[in-house]
Amino acid sequence: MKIGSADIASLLRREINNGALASKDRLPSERILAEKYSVARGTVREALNQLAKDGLVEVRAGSGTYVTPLGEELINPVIESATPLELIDTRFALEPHICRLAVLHARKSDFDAAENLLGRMENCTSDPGAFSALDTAFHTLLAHSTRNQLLQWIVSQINSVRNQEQWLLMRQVILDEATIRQYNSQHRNILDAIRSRDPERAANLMKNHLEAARLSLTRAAET
Amino acid sequence: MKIGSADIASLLRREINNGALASKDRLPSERILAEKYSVARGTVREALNQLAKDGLVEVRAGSGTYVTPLGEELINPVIESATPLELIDTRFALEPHICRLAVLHARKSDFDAAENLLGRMENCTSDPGAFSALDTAFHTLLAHSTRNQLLQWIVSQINSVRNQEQWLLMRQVILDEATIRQYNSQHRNILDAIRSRDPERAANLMKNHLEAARLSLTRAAET
DNA sequence: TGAAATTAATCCAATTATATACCAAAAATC
DNA sequence: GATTTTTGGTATATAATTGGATTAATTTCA
Repeated sequence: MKIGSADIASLLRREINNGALASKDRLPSERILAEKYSVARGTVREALNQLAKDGLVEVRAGSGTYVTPLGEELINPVIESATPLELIDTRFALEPHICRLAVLHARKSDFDAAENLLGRMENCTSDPGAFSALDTAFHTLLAHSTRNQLLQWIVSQINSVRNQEQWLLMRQVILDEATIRQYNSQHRNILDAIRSRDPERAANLMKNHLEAARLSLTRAAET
Repeated sequence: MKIGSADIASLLRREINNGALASKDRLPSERILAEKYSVARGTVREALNQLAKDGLVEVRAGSGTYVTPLGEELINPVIESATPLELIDTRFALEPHICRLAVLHARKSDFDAAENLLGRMENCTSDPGAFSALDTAFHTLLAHSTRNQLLQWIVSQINSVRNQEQWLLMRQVILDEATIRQYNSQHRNILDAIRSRDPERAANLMKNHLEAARLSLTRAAET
Protein backbone atom coordinates (compact mmCIF):
# COMPACT_ATOMS: atom_id res chain seq x y z
CA MET A 1 0.00 0.00 0.00
CA LYS A 2 1.15 3.46 -0.89
CA ILE A 3 1.32 6.00 1.88
CA GLY A 4 -0.89 9.01 1.20
CA SER A 5 -1.64 12.34 2.77
CA ALA A 6 -4.67 10.90 4.54
CA ASP A 7 -2.42 8.37 6.24
CA ILE A 8 0.05 11.00 7.41
CA ALA A 9 -2.84 13.10 8.67
CA SER A 10 -4.20 10.09 10.52
CA LEU A 11 -0.86 9.40 12.20
CA LEU A 12 -0.44 12.98 13.31
CA ARG A 13 -4.04 13.18 14.49
CA ARG A 14 -3.40 10.17 16.72
CA GLU A 15 -0.22 11.72 18.12
CA ILE A 16 -2.09 14.90 18.95
CA ASN A 17 -5.01 13.07 20.53
CA ASN A 18 -2.90 10.82 22.75
CA GLY A 19 -0.72 13.69 23.88
CA ALA A 20 2.51 12.70 22.15
CA LEU A 21 2.20 16.12 20.54
CA ALA A 22 0.96 18.49 23.18
CA SER A 23 -0.82 21.81 22.90
CA LYS A 24 1.37 24.55 21.38
CA ASP A 25 4.11 22.13 20.41
CA ARG A 26 5.89 22.82 17.15
CA LEU A 27 5.82 19.96 14.73
CA PRO A 28 8.97 18.95 12.87
CA SER A 29 9.43 20.88 9.65
CA GLU A 30 7.71 19.68 6.52
CA ARG A 31 11.01 18.54 5.08
CA ILE A 32 11.87 16.49 8.17
CA LEU A 33 8.42 14.92 8.29
CA ALA A 34 8.69 14.06 4.62
CA GLU A 35 11.95 12.25 5.23
CA LYS A 36 10.67 10.53 8.38
CA TYR A 37 7.71 9.04 6.56
CA SER A 38 9.54 8.62 3.26
CA VAL A 39 7.11 10.72 1.27
CA ALA A 40 7.39 13.86 -0.82
CA ARG A 41 7.08 17.20 0.89
CA GLY A 42 3.89 17.92 -1.03
CA THR A 43 2.25 14.95 0.61
CA VAL A 44 3.14 16.20 4.07
CA ARG A 45 1.82 19.62 3.15
CA GLU A 46 -1.48 18.15 2.05
CA ALA A 47 -1.74 16.23 5.32
CA LEU A 48 -1.03 19.36 7.36
CA ASN A 49 -3.64 21.27 5.39
CA GLN A 50 -6.22 18.68 6.31
CA LEU A 51 -5.35 19.00 9.99
CA ALA A 52 -5.39 22.79 9.71
CA LYS A 53 -8.86 22.65 8.16
CA ASP A 54 -10.05 20.83 11.26
CA GLY A 55 -8.33 23.40 13.43
CA LEU A 56 -5.94 20.86 14.95
CA VAL A 57 -2.80 22.69 13.89
CA GLU A 58 -1.78 26.18 12.84
CA VAL A 59 0.75 26.68 10.09
CA ARG A 60 2.81 29.86 10.20
CA ALA A 61 4.90 30.71 7.14
CA GLY A 62 8.59 30.92 7.88
CA SER A 63 8.08 29.74 11.43
CA GLY A 64 6.59 26.28 11.57
CA THR A 65 3.46 24.26 12.26
CA TYR A 66 2.04 24.27 15.75
CA VAL A 67 -0.57 22.25 17.59
CA THR A 68 -3.53 24.54 18.14
CA PRO A 69 -3.73 25.68 21.76
CA LEU A 70 -6.77 24.25 23.54
CA GLY A 71 -9.76 26.51 23.68
CA GLU A 72 -9.00 28.41 20.50
CA GLU A 73 -11.62 26.94 18.26
CA LEU A 74 -12.15 28.25 14.80
CA ILE A 75 -15.44 29.77 13.77
CA ASN A 76 -17.69 27.06 12.55
CA PRO A 77 -18.24 27.34 8.79
CA VAL A 78 -21.83 26.17 9.12
CA ILE A 79 -22.61 28.92 11.59
CA GLU A 80 -20.75 31.42 9.51
CA SER A 81 -22.84 30.73 6.43
CA ALA A 82 -26.22 30.50 8.13
CA THR A 83 -28.93 32.51 6.43
CA PRO A 84 -31.34 34.81 8.27
CA LEU A 85 -34.25 32.48 7.62
CA GLU A 86 -32.32 29.46 8.85
CA LEU A 87 -31.56 31.36 12.01
CA ILE A 88 -35.15 32.36 12.61
CA ASP A 89 -36.36 28.80 12.07
CA THR A 90 -33.79 27.56 14.53
CA ARG A 91 -34.79 30.09 17.13
CA PHE A 92 -38.39 29.09 16.49
CA ALA A 93 -37.42 25.58 17.47
CA LEU A 94 -35.45 26.52 20.54
CA GLU A 95 -36.78 29.60 22.24
CA PRO A 96 -40.41 28.73 22.97
CA HIS A 97 -39.26 25.63 24.80
CA ILE A 98 -36.54 27.62 26.50
CA CYS A 99 -39.34 29.77 27.91
CA ARG A 100 -41.09 26.68 29.28
CA LEU A 101 -37.88 25.51 30.94
CA ALA A 102 -37.21 28.99 32.28
CA VAL A 103 -40.61 28.87 33.99
CA LEU A 104 -39.41 25.78 35.81
CA HIS A 105 -35.90 26.89 36.69
CA ALA A 106 -35.61 30.69 36.71
CA ARG A 107 -34.55 32.30 39.99
CA LYS A 108 -35.14 35.70 41.45
CA SER A 109 -31.71 36.87 40.32
CA ASP A 110 -32.64 36.02 36.75
CA PHE A 111 -35.77 38.15 36.94
CA ASP A 112 -33.77 41.03 38.39
CA ALA A 113 -31.26 40.83 35.57
CA ALA A 114 -34.06 40.63 33.00
CA GLU A 115 -35.77 43.68 34.49
CA ASN A 116 -32.52 45.57 34.22
CA LEU A 117 -32.10 44.60 30.56
CA LEU A 118 -35.69 45.50 29.68
CA GLY A 119 -35.32 48.89 31.29
CA ARG A 120 -32.21 49.66 29.31
CA MET A 121 -33.78 48.42 26.09
CA GLU A 122 -36.69 50.78 26.54
CA ASN A 123 -34.21 53.66 26.41
CA CYS A 124 -32.84 52.50 23.09
CA THR A 125 -35.72 53.09 20.72
CA SER A 126 -33.51 55.16 18.46
CA ASP A 127 -30.27 53.21 18.79
CA PRO A 128 -30.51 49.94 16.84
CA GLY A 129 -26.94 48.91 17.70
CA ALA A 130 -27.40 49.22 21.45
CA PHE A 131 -30.84 47.64 21.30
CA SER A 132 -29.53 44.68 19.35
CA ALA A 133 -26.78 43.98 21.87
CA LEU A 134 -29.28 44.11 24.75
CA ASP A 135 -31.71 41.95 22.82
CA THR A 136 -29.05 39.28 22.42
CA ALA A 137 -28.32 39.54 26.13
CA PHE A 138 -31.99 39.11 26.97
CA HIS A 139 -32.35 35.94 24.93
CA THR A 140 -29.08 34.66 26.35
CA LEU A 141 -30.37 35.29 29.85
CA LEU A 142 -33.49 33.25 29.12
CA ALA A 143 -31.27 30.35 28.04
CA HIS A 144 -29.22 30.79 31.18
CA SER A 145 -32.39 30.62 33.26
CA THR A 146 -33.02 27.06 32.11
CA ARG A 147 -29.86 25.93 33.98
CA ASN A 148 -29.26 23.66 31.01
CA GLN A 149 -25.65 24.06 29.89
CA LEU A 150 -26.20 22.32 26.59
CA LEU A 151 -28.97 24.73 25.66
CA GLN A 152 -26.89 27.70 26.79
CA TRP A 153 -24.05 26.58 24.61
CA ILE A 154 -26.28 26.16 21.56
CA VAL A 155 -27.76 29.62 22.05
CA SER A 156 -24.29 31.12 22.42
CA GLN A 157 -23.27 29.48 19.16
CA ILE A 158 -26.32 30.88 17.44
CA ASN A 159 -25.68 34.32 18.84
CA SER A 160 -22.21 34.35 17.35
CA VAL A 161 -23.90 34.58 13.96
CA ARG A 162 -25.45 37.88 14.84
CA ASN A 163 -22.14 39.62 15.19
CA GLN A 164 -21.27 39.16 11.56
CA GLU A 165 -21.20 41.84 8.96
CA GLN A 166 -24.30 41.00 6.97
CA TRP A 167 -26.27 41.01 10.18
CA LEU A 168 -24.91 44.32 11.38
CA LEU A 169 -26.13 45.89 8.17
CA MET A 170 -29.51 44.20 8.30
CA ARG A 171 -30.36 45.45 11.77
CA GLN A 172 -30.11 49.03 10.55
CA VAL A 173 -32.82 48.29 8.00
CA ILE A 174 -35.10 46.31 10.27
CA LEU A 175 -34.90 48.08 13.59
CA ASP A 176 -36.86 51.26 13.14
CA GLU A 177 -38.37 52.90 16.18
CA ALA A 178 -41.81 51.31 15.88
CA THR A 179 -40.28 47.86 15.61
CA ILE A 180 -38.13 48.36 18.67
CA ARG A 181 -41.16 49.50 20.66
CA GLN A 182 -43.03 46.40 19.55
CA TYR A 183 -40.16 44.13 20.54
CA ASN A 184 -39.86 45.81 23.93
CA SER A 185 -43.51 45.22 24.67
CA GLN A 186 -43.22 41.60 23.60
CA HIS A 187 -40.15 41.06 25.75
CA ARG A 188 -41.97 42.41 28.77
CA ASN A 189 -44.97 40.18 28.18
CA ILE A 190 -42.71 37.14 27.90
CA LEU A 191 -40.96 37.99 31.14
CA ASP A 192 -44.28 38.48 32.91
CA ALA A 193 -45.51 35.10 31.72
CA ILE A 194 -42.39 33.39 32.98
CA ARG A 195 -42.60 35.21 36.28
CA SER A 196 -46.20 34.10 36.76
CA ARG A 197 -45.05 30.53 36.04
CA ASP A 198 -47.24 30.01 33.00
CA PRO A 199 -45.17 27.90 30.60
CA GLU A 200 -47.57 27.69 27.65
CA ARG A 201 -48.36 31.37 27.68
CA ALA A 202 -44.67 32.19 27.79
CA ALA A 203 -43.97 29.83 24.91
CA ASN A 204 -46.78 31.26 22.81
CA LEU A 205 -45.70 34.82 23.44
CA MET A 206 -42.20 33.88 22.33
CA LYS A 207 -43.65 32.37 19.16
CA ASN A 208 -45.46 35.61 18.48
CA HIS A 209 -42.27 37.54 19.07
CA LEU A 210 -40.32 35.38 16.63
CA GLU A 211 -43.16 35.61 14.11
CA ALA A 212 -42.84 39.37 14.27
CA ALA A 213 -39.10 39.07 13.76
CA ARG A 214 -39.61 36.84 10.74
CA LEU A 215 -42.07 39.34 9.29
CA SER A 216 -39.58 42.19 9.69
CA LEU A 217 -37.02 40.05 7.99
CA THR A 218 -39.09 39.13 4.96
CA ARG A 219 -40.23 42.73 4.61
CA ALA A 220 -36.61 43.84 4.67
CA ALA A 221 -35.66 41.21 2.11
CA GLU A 222 -38.23 42.60 -0.32
CA THR A 223 -36.75 46.05 -0.33
CA MET B 1 -17.13 -22.39 3.40
CA LYS B 2 -16.04 -19.68 1.10
CA ILE B 3 -15.38 -16.10 2.17
CA GLY B 4 -17.96 -13.75 0.66
CA SER B 5 -18.49 -10.04 0.38
CA ALA B 6 -20.76 -10.04 3.43
CA ASP B 7 -17.94 -11.46 5.53
CA ILE B 8 -15.48 -8.83 4.37
CA ALA B 9 -18.04 -6.13 5.09
CA SER B 10 -18.59 -7.54 8.55
CA LEU B 11 -14.86 -7.61 9.31
CA LEU B 12 -14.39 -4.03 8.20
CA ARG B 13 -17.47 -2.92 10.09
CA ARG B 14 -15.94 -4.33 13.25
CA GLU B 15 -12.64 -2.55 12.68
CA ILE B 16 -14.44 0.73 12.24
CA ASN B 17 -16.59 0.26 15.33
CA ASN B 18 -13.75 -0.66 17.67
CA GLY B 19 -11.62 2.23 16.51
CA ALA B 20 -8.94 0.28 14.68
CA LEU B 21 -10.04 2.35 11.72
CA ALA B 22 -10.72 5.87 12.93
CA SER B 23 -12.76 8.67 11.46
CA LYS B 24 -11.31 9.94 8.17
CA ASP B 25 -8.79 7.12 7.96
CA ARG B 26 -8.12 5.75 4.51
CA LEU B 27 -8.70 2.05 4.07
CA PRO B 28 -6.14 -0.01 2.21
CA SER B 29 -6.78 -0.06 -1.52
CA GLU B 30 -9.19 -2.59 -2.97
CA ARG B 31 -6.29 -4.52 -4.46
CA ILE B 32 -4.48 -4.75 -1.12
CA LEU B 33 -7.63 -5.77 0.74
CA ALA B 34 -8.28 -8.44 -1.88
CA GLU B 35 -4.84 -9.89 -1.31
CA LYS B 36 -5.10 -9.62 2.49
CA TYR B 37 -8.33 -11.61 2.60
CA SER B 38 -7.43 -13.84 -0.36
CA VAL B 39 -10.44 -12.88 -2.40
CA ALA B 40 -10.96 -11.25 -5.77
CA ARG B 41 -11.09 -7.51 -6.06
CA GLY B 42 -14.71 -7.67 -7.16
CA THR B 43 -15.65 -9.21 -3.83
CA VAL B 44 -13.92 -6.46 -1.90
CA ARG B 45 -15.70 -3.94 -4.09
CA GLU B 46 -19.05 -5.48 -3.28
CA ALA B 47 -18.23 -5.36 0.45
CA LEU B 48 -17.20 -1.72 0.26
CA ASN B 49 -20.39 -0.87 -1.61
CA GLN B 50 -22.40 -2.34 1.24
CA LEU B 51 -20.51 -0.26 3.78
CA ALA B 52 -20.91 2.81 1.62
CA LYS B 53 -24.66 2.22 1.37
CA ASP B 54 -24.76 2.21 5.18
CA GLY B 55 -22.79 5.44 5.20
CA LEU B 56 -19.85 3.94 7.07
CA VAL B 57 -17.31 4.71 4.39
CA GLU B 58 -16.94 7.10 1.49
CA VAL B 59 -15.49 5.83 -1.77
CA ARG B 60 -13.63 8.39 -3.86
CA ALA B 61 -12.57 7.38 -7.36
CA GLY B 62 -8.85 7.69 -7.97
CA SER B 63 -8.23 8.48 -4.33
CA GLY B 64 -9.32 5.73 -1.97
CA THR B 65 -11.96 4.64 0.50
CA TYR B 66 -12.29 6.63 3.69
CA VAL B 67 -14.06 6.12 6.99
CA THR B 68 -16.93 8.58 7.06
CA PRO B 69 -16.17 11.33 9.53
CA LEU B 70 -18.94 11.44 12.13
CA GLY B 71 -19.34 14.61 14.06
CA GLU B 72 -16.49 16.83 14.96
CA GLU B 73 -12.88 16.03 15.60
CA LEU B 74 -12.75 18.12 18.72
CA ILE B 75 -15.44 17.12 21.15
CA ASN B 76 -16.72 20.26 22.76
CA PRO B 77 -16.25 20.21 26.52
CA VAL B 78 -19.81 21.42 27.05
CA ILE B 79 -21.14 18.62 24.94
CA GLU B 80 -18.85 16.16 26.61
CA SER B 81 -20.22 16.91 30.03
CA ALA B 82 -23.87 17.13 29.08
CA THR B 83 -26.14 15.10 31.32
CA PRO B 84 -28.84 12.79 29.99
CA LEU B 85 -31.59 15.07 31.25
CA GLU B 86 -30.02 18.14 29.66
CA LEU B 87 -29.89 16.26 26.40
CA ILE B 88 -33.53 15.20 26.57
CA ASP B 89 -34.64 18.76 27.37
CA THR B 90 -32.65 20.04 24.43
CA ARG B 91 -34.15 17.47 22.11
CA PHE B 92 -37.55 18.45 23.50
CA ALA B 93 -36.87 21.95 22.33
CA LEU B 94 -35.58 21.04 18.91
CA GLU B 95 -37.20 17.96 17.53
CA PRO B 96 -40.90 18.77 17.59
CA HIS B 97 -40.22 21.89 15.56
CA ILE B 98 -37.89 19.94 13.31
CA CYS B 99 -40.90 17.77 12.53
CA ARG B 100 -42.94 20.82 11.59
CA LEU B 101 -40.19 22.04 9.29
CA ALA B 102 -39.77 18.57 7.82
CA VAL B 103 -43.45 18.64 6.87
CA LEU B 104 -42.71 21.74 4.85
CA HIS B 105 -39.46 20.66 3.21
CA ALA B 106 -39.14 16.88 3.11
CA ARG B 107 -38.76 15.33 -0.34
CA LYS B 108 -39.61 11.91 -1.66
CA SER B 109 -36.01 10.79 -1.30
CA ASP B 110 -36.18 11.61 2.41
CA PHE B 111 -39.25 9.43 2.85
CA ASP B 112 -37.55 6.60 0.98
CA ALA B 113 -34.50 6.83 3.19
CA ALA B 114 -36.68 6.98 6.30
CA GLU B 115 -38.63 3.91 5.19
CA ASN B 116 -35.35 2.10 4.73
CA LEU B 117 -34.20 3.03 8.23
CA LEU B 118 -37.51 2.07 9.85
CA GLY B 119 -37.43 -1.31 8.14
CA ARG B 120 -33.96 -2.00 9.41
CA MET B 121 -34.83 -0.81 12.90
CA GLU B 122 -37.73 -3.23 13.04
CA ASN B 123 -35.23 -6.05 12.61
CA CYS B 124 -33.17 -4.90 15.58
CA THR B 125 -35.49 -5.58 18.51
CA SER B 126 -32.81 -7.66 20.20
CA ASP B 127 -29.74 -5.64 19.21
CA PRO B 128 -29.61 -2.38 21.19
CA GLY B 129 -26.35 -1.30 19.58
CA ALA B 130 -27.61 -1.59 16.03
CA PHE B 131 -30.95 -0.03 16.98
CA SER B 132 -29.27 2.91 18.62
CA ALA B 133 -27.16 3.66 15.55
CA LEU B 134 -30.21 3.54 13.30
CA ASP B 135 -32.21 5.64 15.75
CA THR B 136 -29.56 8.34 15.59
CA ALA B 137 -29.64 8.10 11.80
CA PHE B 138 -33.42 8.51 11.81
CA HIS B 139 -33.38 11.67 13.89
CA THR B 140 -30.49 13.00 11.82
CA LEU B 141 -32.50 12.36 8.67
CA LEU B 142 -35.41 14.37 10.06
CA ALA B 143 -33.06 17.27 10.66
CA HIS B 144 -31.71 16.87 7.14
CA SER B 145 -35.27 17.00 5.79
CA THR B 146 -35.68 20.54 7.08
CA ARG B 147 -33.00 21.72 4.60
CA ASN B 148 -31.79 23.97 7.39
CA GLN B 149 -28.05 23.60 7.71
CA LEU B 150 -27.90 25.31 11.06
CA LEU B 151 -30.37 22.87 12.56
CA GLN B 152 -28.57 19.95 10.99
CA TRP B 153 -25.34 21.09 12.55
CA ILE B 154 -26.89 21.46 16.00
CA VAL B 155 -28.38 17.98 15.79
CA SER B 156 -25.04 16.55 14.70
CA GLN B 157 -23.40 18.16 17.71
CA ILE B 158 -26.01 16.69 20.01
CA ASN B 159 -25.61 13.28 18.45
CA SER B 160 -21.91 13.28 19.16
CA VAL B 161 -22.81 12.97 22.81
CA ARG B 162 -24.44 9.65 22.20
CA ASN B 163 -21.22 8.02 21.10
CA GLN B 164 -19.62 8.49 24.47
CA GLU B 165 -18.95 5.80 26.99
CA GLN B 166 -21.57 6.56 29.61
CA TRP B 167 -24.20 6.53 26.89
CA LEU B 168 -23.05 3.28 25.39
CA LEU B 169 -23.51 1.64 28.79
CA MET B 170 -26.84 3.29 29.41
CA ARG B 171 -28.37 2.09 26.20
CA GLN B 172 -27.88 -1.51 27.28
CA VAL B 173 -29.99 -0.82 30.37
CA ILE B 174 -32.72 1.14 28.65
CA LEU B 175 -33.23 -0.59 25.37
CA ASP B 176 -35.00 -3.80 26.19
CA GLU B 177 -37.11 -5.46 23.54
CA ALA B 178 -40.40 -3.91 24.58
CA THR B 179 -38.91 -0.42 24.56
CA ILE B 180 -37.46 -0.89 21.11
CA ARG B 181 -40.84 -2.04 19.82
CA GLN B 182 -42.47 1.03 21.33
CA TYR B 183 -39.91 3.35 19.77
CA ASN B 184 -40.31 1.68 16.38
CA SER B 185 -44.04 2.22 16.45
CA GLN B 186 -43.58 5.85 17.48
CA HIS B 187 -41.07 6.44 14.72
CA ARG B 188 -43.48 5.06 12.16
CA ASN B 189 -46.31 7.27 13.39
CA ILE B 190 -44.09 10.32 13.20
CA LEU B 191 -43.06 9.51 9.66
CA ASP B 192 -46.70 8.98 8.65
CA ALA B 193 -47.67 12.33 10.09
CA ILE B 194 -44.92 14.09 8.21
CA ARG B 195 -45.83 12.29 5.01
CA SER B 196 -49.46 13.36 5.34
CA ARG B 197 -48.22 16.92 5.82
CA ASP B 198 -49.72 17.39 9.26
CA PRO B 199 -47.20 19.54 11.16
CA GLU B 200 -48.91 19.72 14.56
CA ARG B 201 -49.65 16.01 14.66
CA ALA B 202 -46.04 15.25 13.77
CA ALA B 203 -44.78 17.63 16.46
CA ASN B 204 -47.07 16.15 19.10
CA LEU B 205 -46.08 12.59 18.23
CA MET B 206 -42.46 13.60 18.58
CA LYS B 207 -43.21 15.08 22.00
CA ASN B 208 -44.78 11.78 23.02
CA HIS B 209 -41.75 9.94 21.74
CA LEU B 210 -39.37 12.10 23.73
CA GLU B 211 -41.60 11.83 26.80
CA ALA B 212 -41.25 8.06 26.54
CA ALA B 213 -37.50 8.42 26.22
CA ARG B 214 -37.39 10.62 29.30
CA LEU B 215 -39.42 8.07 31.23
CA SER B 216 -37.05 5.27 30.26
CA LEU B 217 -34.20 7.42 31.39
CA THR B 218 -35.57 8.32 34.81
CA ARG B 219 -36.56 4.68 35.38
CA ALA B 220 -33.03 3.61 34.51
CA ALA B 221 -31.57 6.24 36.82
CA GLU B 222 -33.50 4.81 39.75
CA THR B 223 -31.98 1.35 39.41
C1' DT C 1 -29.37 -28.49 -12.97
C1' DG C 2 -29.47 -23.57 -12.79
C1' DA C 3 -29.17 -19.11 -10.78
C1' DA C 4 -26.06 -16.41 -8.14
C1' DA C 5 -21.74 -15.30 -6.50
C1' DT C 6 -16.76 -15.28 -7.08
C1' DT C 7 -12.71 -15.09 -9.80
C1' DA C 8 -9.33 -13.24 -12.90
C1' DA C 9 -7.84 -10.32 -16.41
C1' DT C 10 -8.19 -6.13 -18.79
C1' DC C 11 -8.53 -1.11 -19.83
C1' DC C 12 -10.00 3.52 -18.39
C1' DA C 13 -10.29 7.94 -16.01
C1' DA C 14 -9.72 10.45 -11.87
C1' DT C 15 -6.75 11.60 -8.29
C1' DT C 16 -2.68 11.78 -5.86
C1' DA C 17 2.34 11.52 -5.11
C1' DT C 18 7.01 12.63 -6.71
C1' DA C 19 10.81 15.43 -7.68
C1' DT C 20 12.56 19.79 -8.41
C1' DA C 21 13.17 24.50 -8.42
C1' DC C 22 12.47 29.04 -6.73
C1' DC C 23 10.18 32.61 -3.62
C1' DA C 24 9.12 35.05 0.76
C1' DA C 25 8.70 35.28 5.63
C1' DA C 26 10.62 34.34 9.97
C1' DA C 27 14.40 33.01 12.95
C1' DA C 28 19.07 32.36 14.08
C1' DT C 29 23.66 33.82 13.80
C1' DC C 30 27.39 36.76 13.66
C1' DG D 1 21.95 45.65 12.40
C1' DA D 2 23.21 42.77 8.49
C1' DT D 3 23.65 38.12 6.82
C1' DT D 4 22.77 33.35 6.68
C1' DT D 5 19.75 29.58 7.58
C1' DT D 6 15.43 27.58 8.16
C1' DT D 7 10.64 27.52 7.39
C1' DG D 8 6.40 27.45 4.82
C1' DG D 9 4.20 28.93 -0.10
C1' DT D 10 3.91 28.06 -4.92
C1' DA D 11 4.37 25.98 -9.40
C1' DT D 12 4.88 22.12 -12.69
C1' DA D 13 5.77 18.14 -15.49
C1' DT D 14 5.91 13.24 -14.68
C1' DA D 15 4.92 8.89 -12.67
C1' DA D 16 2.27 5.94 -9.79
C1' DT D 17 -1.93 4.56 -7.59
C1' DT D 18 -6.79 4.18 -7.07
C1' DG D 19 -11.59 3.19 -7.93
C1' DG D 20 -14.88 2.29 -12.11
C1' DA D 21 -16.35 -0.82 -15.46
C1' DT D 22 -16.55 -4.81 -18.47
C1' DT D 23 -16.04 -9.53 -19.70
C1' DA D 24 -15.72 -14.56 -19.56
C1' DA D 25 -14.57 -18.57 -17.00
C1' DT D 26 -15.28 -20.79 -12.63
C1' DT D 27 -17.23 -22.05 -8.30
C1' DT D 28 -20.91 -22.37 -4.96
C1' DC D 29 -25.03 -23.92 -3.22
C1' DA D 30 -30.00 -24.36 -3.14
